Amino acid sequence: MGRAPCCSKVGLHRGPWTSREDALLTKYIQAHGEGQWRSLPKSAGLLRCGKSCRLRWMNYLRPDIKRGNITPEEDDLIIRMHSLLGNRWSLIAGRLPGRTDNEIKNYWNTHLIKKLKNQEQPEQEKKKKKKKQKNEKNKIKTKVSKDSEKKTLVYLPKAMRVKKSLSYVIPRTDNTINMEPNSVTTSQKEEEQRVETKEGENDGFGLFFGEQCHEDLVNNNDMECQTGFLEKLYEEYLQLLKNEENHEKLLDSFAESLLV
DNA sequence: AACTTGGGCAACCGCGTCATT
DNA sequence: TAATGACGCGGTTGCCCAAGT
Repeated sequence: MGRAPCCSKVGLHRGPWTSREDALLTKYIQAHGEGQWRSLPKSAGLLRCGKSCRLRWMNYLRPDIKRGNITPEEDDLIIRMHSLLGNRWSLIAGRLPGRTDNEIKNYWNTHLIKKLKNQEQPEQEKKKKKKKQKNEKNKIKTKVSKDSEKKTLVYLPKAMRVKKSLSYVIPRTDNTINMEPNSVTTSQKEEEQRVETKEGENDGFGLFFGEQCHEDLVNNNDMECQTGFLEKLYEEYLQLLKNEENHEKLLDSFAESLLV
């Protein structure tokens, strides 16, 4: 696929933005709205590539961006969402009004990874003790069972792109995306069909995420769907964790119902 | 006070997806 | 149907600054 060079273009500014550039970009977007990123820099009088402008606006200049530290509630939400969705930062950000995907990604990489590692530490020590005891019992055997090396399985769905149609299923809570009811595209229709066919095999998860939520959204009535969404999401996740036998299998289908 | 180190974050890069021609 | 262009996303880089020595 052809791809035009972007930031590598000669003569374009790179690196940190100046306050003047910020002002130009903000002024332009306030007057003309978002979009047309490719042609925006020229129109706005900026010597930046469109991509850079978009990033600056989305991650820094947007008026609805929340400044300040991540609250414990947000922190908890990020962890829970990440355990479900993996590194789909834009999806996670969609559930945190005013937070950007970049911010959450950075927060995860700098704070939460460490936090989770620290939490894991005592568990690992327990495991080590158990392992030691087991090894002593099996001293006679020279070959150590591979099972003792197994780590706890944590479901981390492979990071994948989210189709636009999914933003219907898991709506953003901020006001930056304005989905119009009559803008249902072919892919959205496909999504509806897909959801219908999956309902039966997902132990009800397809029903909630596909039918109920989706219907609310199509009817432009997504507030109800949004308010209970995470609570239900989390409850169902916990249910899955309780059901150890089918836990992995169910999680897979659960994740699929969210993501495919 | 000078230097080093490491954390935090803004910005860049490359690629996948989608819409248009 | 294939080619192209624009957009959006996640991974990575590199700069700045505070803390430590």
